[in-house]
Amino acid sequence: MKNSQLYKGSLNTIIMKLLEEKGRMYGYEITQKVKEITLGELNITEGALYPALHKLEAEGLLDVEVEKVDNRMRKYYKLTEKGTTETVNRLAELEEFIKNMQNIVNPKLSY
Amino acid sequence: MKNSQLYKGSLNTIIMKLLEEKGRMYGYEITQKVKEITLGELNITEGALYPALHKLEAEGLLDVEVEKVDNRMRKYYKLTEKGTTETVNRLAELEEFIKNMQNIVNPKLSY
DNA sequence: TTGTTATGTATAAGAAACTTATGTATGTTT
DNA sequence: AAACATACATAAGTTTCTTATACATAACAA
Repeated sequence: MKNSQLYKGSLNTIIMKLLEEKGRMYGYEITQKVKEITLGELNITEGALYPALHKLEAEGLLDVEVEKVDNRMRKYYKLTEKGTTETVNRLAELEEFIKNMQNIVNPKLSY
Repeated sequence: MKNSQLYKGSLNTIIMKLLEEKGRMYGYEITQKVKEITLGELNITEGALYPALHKLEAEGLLDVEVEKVDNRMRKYYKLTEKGTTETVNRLAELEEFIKNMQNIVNPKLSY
């Protein structure tokens, strides 16, 4: 993860949301997808990504399938059942977080 | 700071934005204000808040004035000139961050 | 043909931001 | 008298990241 500190803590949610949408993805693919969506602003570093994927797997939220494509190894990740349930929760938290931050940046008159 | 990891990294921006708006605030006041704005969802812990304030002060972004009110000490913080400039940058980053996260949660058809 | 870039995964050392726990002190409410 | 609210502070530990390094294959450029 790079840039303005703000992204700290959001990596897991990003990974899980992308997997929910795409079905399955491999690590490098995730970094490229995020770069594309954020127009180059957010570059997930390998040092952040791979430990995060391993941890989510260890927690039983992701499953792995190893494949060889064009003579290169790929590890495809997908959400487990538990992971799918947890993703719903995390996305709800993310939406609340965004709302709260917007309320801080652009305060309502009632405060 | 408490809750869903997501708030990690946003504390400094929150502090600076509130100070920009209010002119000056003391630590405890900041925690109450944030609790109010987020409807109790975000509780900034003292262990996070006070070191953050001290660091922003050390970086020259905040100034302090100590006052005694009702026989209790208060340390009022306000933005320095440098802090005011920096706040503009951080708020721009925050808005970009929010946009990017929204694009991830609610993807555009073009992806 | 040699170096650079892209693809693909991995880990170790260190930094940064937090949580949790504790401490001090005063005022108010139960 | 005890609990809660106000008000500050710090130390120990955890989590999450950055930075650096490592290995391996393929494509492209000098």
